[in-house]
Amino acid sequence: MTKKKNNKRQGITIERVAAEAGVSKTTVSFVLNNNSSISEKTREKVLKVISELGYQPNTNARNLSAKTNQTISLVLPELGHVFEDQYFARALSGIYDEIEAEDYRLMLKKASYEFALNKEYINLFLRKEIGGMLYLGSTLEDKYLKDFADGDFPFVLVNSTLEGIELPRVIADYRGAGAIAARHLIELGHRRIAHISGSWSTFSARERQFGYLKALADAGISFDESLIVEGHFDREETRRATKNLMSLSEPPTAIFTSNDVMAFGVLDALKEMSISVPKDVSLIGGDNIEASGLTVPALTSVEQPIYEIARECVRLLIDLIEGNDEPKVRIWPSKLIIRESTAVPHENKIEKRRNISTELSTRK
Amino acid sequence: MTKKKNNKRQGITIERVAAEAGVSKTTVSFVLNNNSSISEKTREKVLKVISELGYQPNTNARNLSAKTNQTISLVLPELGHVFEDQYFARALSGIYDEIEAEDYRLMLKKASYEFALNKEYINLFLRKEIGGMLYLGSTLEDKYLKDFADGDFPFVLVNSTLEGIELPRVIADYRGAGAIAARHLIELGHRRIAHISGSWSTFSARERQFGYLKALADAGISFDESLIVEGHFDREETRRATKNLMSLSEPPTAIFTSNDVMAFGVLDALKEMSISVPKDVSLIGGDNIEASGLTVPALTSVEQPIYEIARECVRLLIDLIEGNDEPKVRIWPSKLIIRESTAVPHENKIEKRRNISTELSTRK
DNA sequence: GCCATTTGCAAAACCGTTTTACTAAACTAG
DNA sequence: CTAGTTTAGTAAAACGGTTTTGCAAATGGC
Repeated sequence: MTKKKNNKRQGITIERVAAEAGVSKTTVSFVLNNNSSISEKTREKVLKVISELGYQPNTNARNLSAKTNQTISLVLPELGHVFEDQYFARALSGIYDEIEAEDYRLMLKKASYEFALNKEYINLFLRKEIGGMLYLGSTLEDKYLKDFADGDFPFVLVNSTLEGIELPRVIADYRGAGAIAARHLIELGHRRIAHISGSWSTFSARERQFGYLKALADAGISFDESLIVEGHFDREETRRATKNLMSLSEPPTAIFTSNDVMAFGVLDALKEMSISVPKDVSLIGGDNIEASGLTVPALTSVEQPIYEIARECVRLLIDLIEGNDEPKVRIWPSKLIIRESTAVPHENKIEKRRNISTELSTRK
Repeated sequence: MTKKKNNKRQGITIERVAAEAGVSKTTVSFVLNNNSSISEKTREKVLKVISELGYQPNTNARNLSAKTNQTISLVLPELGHVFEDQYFARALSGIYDEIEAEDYRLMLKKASYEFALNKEYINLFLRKEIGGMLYLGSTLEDKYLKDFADGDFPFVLVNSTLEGIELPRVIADYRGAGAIAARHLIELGHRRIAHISGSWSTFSARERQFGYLKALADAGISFDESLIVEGHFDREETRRATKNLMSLSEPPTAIFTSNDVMAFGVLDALKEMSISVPKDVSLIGGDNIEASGLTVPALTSVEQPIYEIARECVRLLIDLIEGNDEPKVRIWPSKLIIRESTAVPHENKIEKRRNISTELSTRK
């Protein structure tokens, strides 16, 4: 386990390059780091030798000397669980792509119990193994995250919020999402707009609901409590909720759900009840997952572009690492993707449809 | 982008620990690295100071000085694609868990075109950023992988084989999988055993077929060409193939597929044809995916334990990194998970069932 | 009781960079 | 023409560890 054969071949060092090019180590280092005080002639000479020798600077030495670290650790909940979910796959893609583009490296860490207990998340910084950390998910206890609010390690939350702790983060504009969906329906002429929300214990569900209520209020529509129900992000539960909604003495003419899977549940119920979308009822989903463009009718959906949000998180983090920005909260606009599941309400069909562009976005 | 505020707080160094404990740097280093020539008294004194100060050795300095690196890079094809696939999720879990257990770190890399073009996979070693590399998937061109066969960088293939290149790897015993499945059916009394295989262009499909043929031959059963068909790892294609098989003048009494999804295709077809499993036809799948325990009847399947294989890959790689093993190929045994979809053939039902344990494994 | 060996630790060298301090030469201003 | 300022580069000192070498004290054998 620890016995080592010493078969490591000696690498090419800056010293070797310097000798070969007939300059000092300093000069080679200056060339590598684009220091301006090097003549074009010398620079070219050095670069030529570097390329001939296939020299690559030793990252450990560089980090040690320059006190930098270009590695970012991504902390995730249970891995097995994670990767079944499109949400995480998209987030990871965004994070990776931006890290790659900025010439940083990505280190993966699982937020296990031990990870938290041993304060491993802090030790990574103390050992200078990473320059910054991203957190994606919600497994670490609040009290551990508090360490980051206190300490001044570069740390960014990916699209999540923790009550009472002010941490740098980039989050989707869920409030705007609720508002933009409601506004679109109101503009079409709907007045009885139901909202089947995710679990009210979640930040995103509450925020969406807030936006929805605000849009109604702004339009002078007093809201009907019986039109707001909890669907728990579940397709089947939403199917049942929809049946109840449509059995009201005065059923809604439009439904807005927290995500697309729930919207599929609405479609299930309406199909069973032979209610047509969008002729009889308009429908808006959320998240704009891939399948949403393929349903009949294709689903209008409020997009939370997690890939872009993830990239922005990395940019914010790198700004923090490199010390040229203050910790901050960035809110990423939601976008309404208008497809076929929304239309003017039945009773208004005679009215002229207003001009509506096919993409609307919050916080423009 | 490059301008930095110098707000990095000075960390605690080995020098500080040494001073505080009243010993030399050497002694502290010896304590950290379990060098035996330190008295118990001194060791305890030093450990106490380390813990009080919360000292964590600087990994960059350590790697630079000791010429080691405890980071392993996992190279993957397209990330988005990866995380929707259970196979990759399982492999990643195994890789992560073993790396964590060995106190190494996991760096993620995407096998992009640029990654190959710039020989980035080699540069990671030259820059001393990683100690070893794992490759999971099949996107890199053979010619790039050749560099690893030539160079002596610690490199291990995770459950894959490339023709003509001898690279260290751990692979599932696909040949044994084919054999163990066929043998189980033969022992039950089957003689007409069909095999619906994956694409013949793949290593795993060919190997499984080879094992199947060998088992038949060993049992003195001459095989019928018409019972061996290609199902291309596809459920629908396998459904059609099954219908053809069952329409033969002398249909098989048992079917063995390359994986479980294909076995589901067989179930689809047999259900349509009102053929009962296992009463009329016995069925064995492959890979033992989660859903296989839930079908009716529950599916007998040959398991290729990718999680375990992945862990073994990491162990092999670390052995190579630490120089106490030779590059080698390890073959991981397949295991037959016997559930409800296999039974003695209809015409033999009067015979006594032989004793069969519920788990069989190749290469015992 | 004496010499040889082992034990326990420290001093110094080294790992491969960046950074700081300095200098000679070239240029500029007056 | 001279003093001051750039320019282009170098030598040496960090960075924070590990490893090698050295040495005094303790131990062991006879």
